[in-house]
Amino acid sequence: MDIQKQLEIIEKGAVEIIEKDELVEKLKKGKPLVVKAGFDPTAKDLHLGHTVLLQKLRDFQNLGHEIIFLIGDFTAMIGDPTGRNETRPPLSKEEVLENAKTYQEQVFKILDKDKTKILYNSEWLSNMSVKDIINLTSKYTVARMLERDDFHKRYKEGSPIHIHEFLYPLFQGYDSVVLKADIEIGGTDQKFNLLVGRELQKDYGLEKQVCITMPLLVGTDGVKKMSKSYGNYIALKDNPKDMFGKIMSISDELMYDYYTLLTDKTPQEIEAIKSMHPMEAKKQLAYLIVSRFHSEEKAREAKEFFESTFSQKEFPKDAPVFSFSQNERFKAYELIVKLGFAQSNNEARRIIQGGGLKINGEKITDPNKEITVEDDMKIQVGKKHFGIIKTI
RNA sequence: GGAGAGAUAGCCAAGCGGCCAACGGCAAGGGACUGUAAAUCCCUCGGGCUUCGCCCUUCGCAGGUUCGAAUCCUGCUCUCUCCA
Repeated sequence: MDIQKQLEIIEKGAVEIIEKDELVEKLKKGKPLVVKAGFDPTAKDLHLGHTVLLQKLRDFQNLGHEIIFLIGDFTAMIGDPTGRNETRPPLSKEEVLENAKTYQEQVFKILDKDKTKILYNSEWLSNMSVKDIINLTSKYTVARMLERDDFHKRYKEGSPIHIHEFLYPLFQGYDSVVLKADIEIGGTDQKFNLLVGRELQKDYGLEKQVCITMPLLVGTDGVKKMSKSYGNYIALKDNPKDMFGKIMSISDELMYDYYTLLTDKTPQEIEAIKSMHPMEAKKQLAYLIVSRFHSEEKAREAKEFFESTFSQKEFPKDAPVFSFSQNERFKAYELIVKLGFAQSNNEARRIIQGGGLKINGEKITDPNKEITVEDDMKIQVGKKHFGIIKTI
């Protein structure tokens, strides 16, 4: 494929390419380039935010380049300080490995398994000697570290910055040295870390990598970037109904960003979507995303579920079933705690008093009301929790 | 090593002897409305209960002074700033 065409694909959606000229030079060689992106296995699930990067990797893959999906199992134990106003709690080896495993199962929803190299950075980092580390740290200065916005802010605010956090960017950069990466892709918040990689490569006598930054996807709260630690994420392994529902819960405003970053709609098409009814547009978005990560069929089901349950307020046919022995009696609040729809009795009481409990479609507002379970009893708590009672 | 400042519920952040289970904001939950699990509005948001009220446990940790402490004192732990 000619270079101009490749560039076009590479640039799509990217925020910044440092340096574009160098990228052109690299492409001119006509050899597959080593493209690296690192992921910290800090949570069990990959989420839609990750897919923005993964998609870009996929683009490179389609162009015939060599993709390295780097699992930062070692660096995860340090904790990336990026964008943080506090130190991350370190993860144990076991947690990291467990998380890494589930990552692998999920990335191939986007990447081509046969063309992806998965590596763990503990492979080389855990074998570094103190001497190697000192050598590495001698290549960077404190002042330069403090240039970084988040460090700078924390330093100015008087928040703690631990020495090991300074090591994070260095290790990430060192990964690029070891892998002789031609290109590293990361979110815009990774810019500093990516650039450190470039400098280190130079110091180690290698060709500098090109850094490509991708926009950050905003999470379901509409404010912060989608992240495991903020709890505002939509996981790839969310079941279709939840995924659909969560997408419907993002603000109308945000949905166009999602269209841009998560679908293959062109800017022109998105303009057209803006004139659609927002609810319809959002349903279409949810449908597109769910079918991508599950299937069209699941997406259709999720859509139907959403419409019947939330728009028409019908009781879902496939609500989870809870078994009880006949004639068991509970107070209303006990029952919903028992079903796991409330964390504590007090919370259950609050929900009931607020009008959040319906049994067989009838609102119950007395938390102490005695309920005798019956076969086929339909329980609804809030908008989202449903259960059917079966008696044995 | 010395001198100051600080640690408050999921987060941010007030309070500085009783009116404090602790102002306010965010997040979250419930309700109303609707165009959706959008937006907006209302309510709730430590636990327990025989719930228009009562009981228990919380304000870094451990003690102490007081009829009474998140608020005062002592020690400890951690963080920050300045000096060396």
